[in-house]
Amino acid sequence: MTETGIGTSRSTPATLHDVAREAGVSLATASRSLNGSTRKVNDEYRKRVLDAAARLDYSPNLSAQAVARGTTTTVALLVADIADPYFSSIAAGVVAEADHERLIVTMAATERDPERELELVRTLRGQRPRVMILAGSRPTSDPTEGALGEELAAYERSGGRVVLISRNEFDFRTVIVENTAGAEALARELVGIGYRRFAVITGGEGLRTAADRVEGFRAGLAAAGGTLDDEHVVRAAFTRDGGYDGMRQLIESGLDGIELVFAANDVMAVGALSAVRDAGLTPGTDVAVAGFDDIPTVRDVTPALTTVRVPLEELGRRALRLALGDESASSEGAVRTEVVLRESTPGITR
Amino acid sequence: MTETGIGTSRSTPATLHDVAREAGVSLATASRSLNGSTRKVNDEYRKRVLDAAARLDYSPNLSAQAVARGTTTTVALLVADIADPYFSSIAAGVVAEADHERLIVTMAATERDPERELELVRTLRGQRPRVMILAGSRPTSDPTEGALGEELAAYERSGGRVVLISRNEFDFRTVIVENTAGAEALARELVGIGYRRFAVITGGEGLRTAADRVEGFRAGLAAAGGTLDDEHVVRAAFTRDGGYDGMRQLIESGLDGIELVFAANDVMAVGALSAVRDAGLTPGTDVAVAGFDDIPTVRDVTPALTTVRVPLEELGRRALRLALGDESASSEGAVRTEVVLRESTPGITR
DNA sequence: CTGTTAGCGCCTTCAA
DNA sequence: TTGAAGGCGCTAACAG
Repeated sequence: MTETGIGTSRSTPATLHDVAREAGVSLATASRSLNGSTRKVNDEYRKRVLDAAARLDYSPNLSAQAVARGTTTTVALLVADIADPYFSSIAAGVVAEADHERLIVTMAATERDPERELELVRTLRGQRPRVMILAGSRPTSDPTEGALGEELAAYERSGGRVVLISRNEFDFRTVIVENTAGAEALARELVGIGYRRFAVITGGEGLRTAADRVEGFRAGLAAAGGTLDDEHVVRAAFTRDGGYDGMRQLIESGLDGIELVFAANDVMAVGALSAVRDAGLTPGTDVAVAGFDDIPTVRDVTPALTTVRVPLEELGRRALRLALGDESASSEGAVRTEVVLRESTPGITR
Repeated sequence: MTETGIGTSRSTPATLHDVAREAGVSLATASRSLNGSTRKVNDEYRKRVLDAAARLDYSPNLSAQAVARGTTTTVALLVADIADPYFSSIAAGVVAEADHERLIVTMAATERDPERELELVRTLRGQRPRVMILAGSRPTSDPTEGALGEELAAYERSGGRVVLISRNEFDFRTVIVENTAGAEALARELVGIGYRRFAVITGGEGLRTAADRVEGFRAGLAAAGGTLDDEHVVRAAFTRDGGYDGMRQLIESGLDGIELVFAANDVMAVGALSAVRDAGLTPGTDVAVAGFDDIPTVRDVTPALTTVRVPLEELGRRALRLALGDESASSEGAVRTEVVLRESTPGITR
């Protein structure tokens, strides 16, 4: 009954030992035929081992391999919020590239809580991942800032590779996104099509990505001749609801002649569009809206959203390649962005 | 120079052995103070160990623990496409619940390729995850169907727990979604507000989820008095672009008196809305559209989409709880859905 | 309560 | 080429 090895109800996975015995060879030979880098096994033996493995439904224990080899095939990915299209697109890129390299991805969500992030990094470190990728910036002035840096540094000292995506807080390898330049280009184009009076909805205090985008936008306006009063810069959560609230605030303040509202990311911009509509106004016509990222959904909202395209999946891919020491990934410089004008900013004829 | 243990540039992580030596205690004591379940360590020793660990920046090697304990703290999650809001929402739920249970999630994407899925299950099995969660159904008639089932069965025999989300192909624990009932209720309500002539955009041949929804919709129409001709059921990819193409086909065929198009999921429905608009028609007015899932973005498209709400994050949470043997999760029955009428189906007065 | 000592499953010298 | 044996980092009896 236990003879066949198929469908038996053993409750513990077959071990390499079992396979070796079943094949009538030594543990070493079994190991070599199943994994060994340089093939140096008699074909006859090899076949016997492979057969035995199939018969016993053998699956190599990755943990054991990791312990023995002193290295894993794991990549750790930390994002703020998995359901956010910005992060899920990045994650898709990381996973795709990891799969390509036959690596396994473990994923965790910080939920934008710095302490949580630190805790997660600590836990994930235990996995001895080859690479650790962090996406989603945290407040610049944060008490746990130093601790995180220390933790990551320690991880690197012990052989790991840290890669940050679009956050320039630390001194680690980073996939840099042209946040400032992209926003500046957007501002110029918007002024170019007639807009003059702007407002901005940005993220919480000190969010680097948001700050860079706003700064770039400001610079662009300054150069091209648009105006952005300080009281027209509102802070809100870096989420869809944050964008909604921010826009509602602006509208409640009377809009004050504002022609276009720039939200620091698309998720917020989409929320802003809905706020405009819920206020009985027509987005695009009564007030124009622009975002940043070009997440998939923005071409399906109405009016389609003007934004700055960031190749999100590519960001994820690049992050992993960078961590793995891919020459090209590091030499490519900042990730290019591109202004995409759509119907949410139809332009103004003056 | 190496004395302090801080910031030294050793290239290999501190081991429990190092900590024990540094603290002047035995390996076992170190292990017990750092991890041991039942606290049975002299406070003095305990403190010394903790200090030493901190000084050496010790991080327990999870692989080694897994080997020694014979069990991991890993959960494996397989989805079709991480960037798809349906799956990323589910993933967010799984990750949240896993975090709650102090479990680590490894994630992979099948990209809707059955062979890939099989391959991934094989690889992931090597991790000896406590749980394996599969979301996203595959074609019902698939050559690798049997192999997948065998692989999963083998995994369960060796102590793992498989949970399927909304796919009733196999005989494993499953988080069942009221796909049929939900679609049926939707159909009834739509007929209730005046619609009579329907069309459907569904997924590829044999996709279970899609098939169930269409079937339910049909049943609802039959009961309430709506009509759905076979030539008005179009198949397309289960994606945004699929929905777009499907709707375009319908429009090109002249719409033929169709008043409302039901897309088998929201992502497709959103694409369909854009197709309507691109054809110069007004969704909601010229042709109504309804979807299924209630992904976050559908309340921000215009007109806001009528759909059947599925608590996606909850699906992920339930899946994990079910796998972990949570009583309540298994006794709760199918996950409830709820029809949500919005502006994309304003109703018809006859 | 603490330390000693086998393993856990696998890899990898080292001889044969 | 093959096999025997030690070791990877950690846990869990088992004595003391």
